[in-house]
Amino acid sequence: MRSKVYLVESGLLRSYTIDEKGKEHIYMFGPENWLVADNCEPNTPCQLFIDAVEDSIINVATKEELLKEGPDLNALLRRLETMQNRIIMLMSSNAKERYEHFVKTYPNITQRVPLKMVASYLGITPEALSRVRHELSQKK
Amino acid sequence: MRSKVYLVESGLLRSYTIDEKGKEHIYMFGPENWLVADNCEPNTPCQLFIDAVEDSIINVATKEELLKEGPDLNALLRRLETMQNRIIMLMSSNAKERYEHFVKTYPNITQRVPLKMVASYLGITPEALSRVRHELSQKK
DNA sequence: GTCATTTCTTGATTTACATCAATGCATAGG
DNA sequence: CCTATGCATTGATGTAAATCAAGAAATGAC
Repeated sequence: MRSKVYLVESGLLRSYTIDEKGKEHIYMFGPENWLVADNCEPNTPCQLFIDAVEDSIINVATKEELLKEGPDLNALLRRLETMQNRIIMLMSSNAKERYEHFVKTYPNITQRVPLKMVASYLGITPEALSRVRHELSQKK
Repeated sequence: MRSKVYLVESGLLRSYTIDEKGKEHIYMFGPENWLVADNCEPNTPCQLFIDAVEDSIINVATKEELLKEGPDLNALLRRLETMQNRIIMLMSSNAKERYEHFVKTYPNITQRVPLKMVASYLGITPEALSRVRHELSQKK
């Protein structure tokens, strides 16, 4: 169990898994003021890797510390909402809709991360995302 | 904003969205002892519908009540973990892997819900799930 | 500047799954 | 009993996106 929690002061983190085929899947981005952690069970191996996309300043805490000082319930609920929306998106949207949803949700991040990472976050290939963006830029 | 929260004493609930094309997507099942709610922002319209798959006995509370009496942090963390696993599954698994993952995670529920609901939960069509199960039963 | 490495784009082909359609098979109601 | 109604299965066909492959365009090192 990983008990560390990363509060992003500046910069940009990402957390991701690597599946059996060696493919990366970005679970979430952590821009300024986000909390990044692996929500795994106590005493189970962690699934998520965390690293920095940009030079970042990070506050590191342990989950225990965070629990002691009274966790931010509103932040937790917001997190749940974000994940709910993501699940619904993954179940019901095609490549184009996913990208549009991403741009709406994280307009500031789109420019800061390479396309292949956006693709990984959306659950599609870089090639597919490239074509979606081409299509969207035409259509005006 | 829906402020109600449903604690399942017995039976089985489901929560789901309906997309623009009128298609249902099951967000989660709520068997005994689960908490079912729509984690939407205050003052935004709710996305999730909730109904019963089996005759059920439900404790209804409001979010406010729940927050007052000190929410169960461990339950919240467990919920986050479940959703994390689901997102990773949706991003990285094909139909067969999704079904296997579901059976492992909810072995007791598989028998209790119609196949079409399992398919809806997994984000695939009933036809696709039927074929996956056929394939899996052959292979022994 | 050149060269190397990584990222992005574009095209051709393949594949997994969706869609469409027909049939089987229950359970329920008259 | 016979006939609805809803769910599961099976087959045929269509399609979005993955994969494979080759260039182009950035980015960085020297």
